[in-house]
Amino acid sequence: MSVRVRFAPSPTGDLHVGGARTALFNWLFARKTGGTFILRVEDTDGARNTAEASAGIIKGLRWLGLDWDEGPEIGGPCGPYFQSQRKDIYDAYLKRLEDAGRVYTEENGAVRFKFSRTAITVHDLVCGDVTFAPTEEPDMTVRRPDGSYIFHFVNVVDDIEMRMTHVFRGEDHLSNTWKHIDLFHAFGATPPIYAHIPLILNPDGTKMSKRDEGSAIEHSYMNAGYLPDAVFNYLCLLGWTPKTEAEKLSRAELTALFDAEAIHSSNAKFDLKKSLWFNAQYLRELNADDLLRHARPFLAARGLSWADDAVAAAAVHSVREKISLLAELPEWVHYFFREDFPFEADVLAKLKARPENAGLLKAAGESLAQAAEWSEQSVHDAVEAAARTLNVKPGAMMPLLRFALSGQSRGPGVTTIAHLIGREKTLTRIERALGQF
RNA sequence: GACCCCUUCGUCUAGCGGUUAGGACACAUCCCUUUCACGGAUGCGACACGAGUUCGAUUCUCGUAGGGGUCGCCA
Repeated sequence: MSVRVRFAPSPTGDLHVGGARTALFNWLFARKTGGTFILRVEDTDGARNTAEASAGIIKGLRWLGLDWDEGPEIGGPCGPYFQSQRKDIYDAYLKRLEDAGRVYTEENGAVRFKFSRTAITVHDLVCGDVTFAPTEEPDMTVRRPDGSYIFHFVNVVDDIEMRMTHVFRGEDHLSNTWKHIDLFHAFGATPPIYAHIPLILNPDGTKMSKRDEGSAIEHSYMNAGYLPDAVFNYLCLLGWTPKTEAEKLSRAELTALFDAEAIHSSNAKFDLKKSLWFNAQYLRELNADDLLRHARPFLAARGLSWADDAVAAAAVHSVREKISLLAELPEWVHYFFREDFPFEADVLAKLKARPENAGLLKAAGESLAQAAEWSEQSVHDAVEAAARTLNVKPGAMMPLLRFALSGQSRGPGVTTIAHLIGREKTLTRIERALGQF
């Protein structure tokens, strides 16, 4: 029987890292086994679910590159894939329970499922066999007085209807799984194979919730300038190890290596620094054009624009090894795009402390003005010549030029900056900087 | 409170009876260097505790402690 797995989010808010990783593991398992990955939106609680949240979750999944074979936007043989549209199916299933005498209605109209009250064992791919003693909990409500259904009921009904073979979900569901199995049995159905995956915790060990740093996919990752591949890679390694030398692995490698039984049973803490490291790794291997494509919205957000894509691409590419997030890009490249960039005060003060600096900068400018051509090499040669004439090291001039051309004390090579902005702007900027001394 | 899961460097983890307990991130130092970075090298740093099994426990069993989860007409 071919594998069928699903990600079943409740659209009560943004896609959360925990949910994203649950989706990721399901996706990995489906792709690895050649199975089917289904997206099902569990929006049975009209009071809490919103269409915006639903759209946001879909947007987040797409951004991560998790495509589904059945579900919203593409349909499939087991639709509809929004539980809010499946009431008839649930009514029919409830009828079966009624016929079997397994439910009863409360005074106010709520319907409860009679637990079998037998010992129930969950055979879990991650946790092993977990046996729950006959319960003493009150019977479980499956339908509200208003006719809408409760999670446990619709979740099981849909897993039967959609013929799920495996269920990868957060470990927070483990303690309730016996209820689901009880329901499967009541329907005369065979439960899927469960795999309860560990939770992602905050650095302090508390449960990660919507407000916590690094929890919301759109806010903490998409908008911060992470690359989807980096997040995909990092999240995979939280709760599972491919046992390879390298940790930076492509989707194809991760998919091939994925092993459900190797998923850990202990929770993992989210490590911001490591997630940034992963992103930096992916960022620096992007070519200039791809980097610019990803950088566009971040540069635009800071009001930076340009006429020549090639120069802009070269500019962002020149600082690719200095950033961890795309959102950091503007502060590293803004001076490539404008002539009125600010001179950083502390850097200026430091440079002015040496009275000879103004003369050195002026000499460098004059030498640059006479360069025969304009390449990184010729810029370098011109500075070197000027330095030699004044009997100083080129290293004494470079910081001055860097400051003149960028207003900063850090950045790509001075020759790279000069080459990219061209001779005219280089000379103008030197003049402007000289005015500061 | 009851029940369930978990416990190796600060963090992610390798380990599946005998290892100098390995790697990655972070951190520190050094090297490289026109800056900031990258990169390279080195260092710091862990088996929660107590019993038991065993010739021998990080590894198996039990207990304790700690952490997490579940006990909804939320999902």
